Amino acid sequence: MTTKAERTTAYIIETVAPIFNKLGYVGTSMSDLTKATGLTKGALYGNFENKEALALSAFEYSSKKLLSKIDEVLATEGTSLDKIFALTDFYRHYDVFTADLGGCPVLNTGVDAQHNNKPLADASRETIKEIERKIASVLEKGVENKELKIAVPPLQFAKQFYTMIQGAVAMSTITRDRKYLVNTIAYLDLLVKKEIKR
Amino acid sequence: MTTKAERTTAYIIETVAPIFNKLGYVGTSMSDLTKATGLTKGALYGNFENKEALALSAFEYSSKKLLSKIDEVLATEGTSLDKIFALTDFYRHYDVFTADLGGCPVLNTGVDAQHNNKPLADASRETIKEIERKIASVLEKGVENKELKIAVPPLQFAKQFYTMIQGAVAMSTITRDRKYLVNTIAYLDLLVKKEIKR
DNA sequence: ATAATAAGATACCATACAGTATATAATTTT
DNA sequence: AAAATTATATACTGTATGGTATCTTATTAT
Repeated sequence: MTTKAERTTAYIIETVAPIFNKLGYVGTSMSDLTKATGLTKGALYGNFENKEALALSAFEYSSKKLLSKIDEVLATEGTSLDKIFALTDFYRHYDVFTADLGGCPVLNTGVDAQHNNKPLADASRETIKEIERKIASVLEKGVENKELKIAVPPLQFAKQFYTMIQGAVAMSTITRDRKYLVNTIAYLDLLVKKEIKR
Repeated sequence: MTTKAERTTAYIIETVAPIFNKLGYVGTSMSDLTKATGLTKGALYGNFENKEALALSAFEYSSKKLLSKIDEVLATEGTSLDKIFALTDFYRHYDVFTADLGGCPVLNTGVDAQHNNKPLADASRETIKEIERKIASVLEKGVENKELKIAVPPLQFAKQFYTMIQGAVAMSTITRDRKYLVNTIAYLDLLVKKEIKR
């Protein structure tokens, strides 16, 4: 059974994560967080050492949610190619998925924390690496099965692939136009079909 | 002749622009700016109505610098294709070019200002549109000359093209690894040679 | 149910913030 | 060169900031 205290901690993280993600680390004030949670500073500082620890926990929460979802998507039954297309399907609607998180945590935190908060910047970098590894792992299996052929090592392809996706995420985030997402994913699907499908 | 006041205003903007770009709008304090400029609040507020006006001027300055450079690059002598390759050459070293600006203004301001500062967010969106139009214009001429063939309208291709570039910019910014830039540009060069060169 | 414990609310701290009124110094104009 | 004007420096607002010490309330274990 989960204790009340544990539930409060979890509640704080959930509530606070999208706010940090939207407003950024410095852009978020503790009073923003007391307002949003309906709790007082005493409660927040009782559960977290300081603003930075809270922001880090909040990012880890969002990051974990994203990584788990990617795991789930890549666990799609079928061939490696099926998994890749499941992933592009996921990113086609990434704006909907990330709405709850307050936007793409990788992009927002990665850019925001650059010069303001080293631990957060490091964490966003780590999330990128994990996503790249997950994609590369699928590609590796596809290559082993002789299902796919790729001109470059799987990890490099994965990086290239994810770079294009993040480009679409960045552009649709900044312009608030989801067409960038849709069009880029359409292009990626085509690319996979033409270039790496054996 | 430029008056002293005009030079001070220009000096403030130049000095302040990379700071806003690095630290973000809320992340930058007026005292950061007095420190960097060696001027006092009186001077800053004498030249700009408030922090927001200063941030906006600073962004316009960086944006203009970027847009002018792109104009210069796209004015390269030769065919449309030469111009496109001049552009990819430019973006291959984009990290060096933007170092003075404190990073990519489009990415940093676009992401940072999202929920914090509407005028800045609008301005970054406008910069994106202008860059896309510039690229599209080159493509249009190439198509008119029967030099290039593209499967989609020039503006759409330009958007796709720029999305991939921005993906590389975002990834290399967040990870601090310029390989994303180099590899993506290599891919784009290949893409142009294979797909749109007639 | 009560005692022990832990969580949360309140009230407070020092500091940093954006912004301003006024004084002083530097630049223009005459 | 002096007068008028403009730019910058200084000193000061009021407010919001992250953080803390303490008191009160709720939860948990006995």
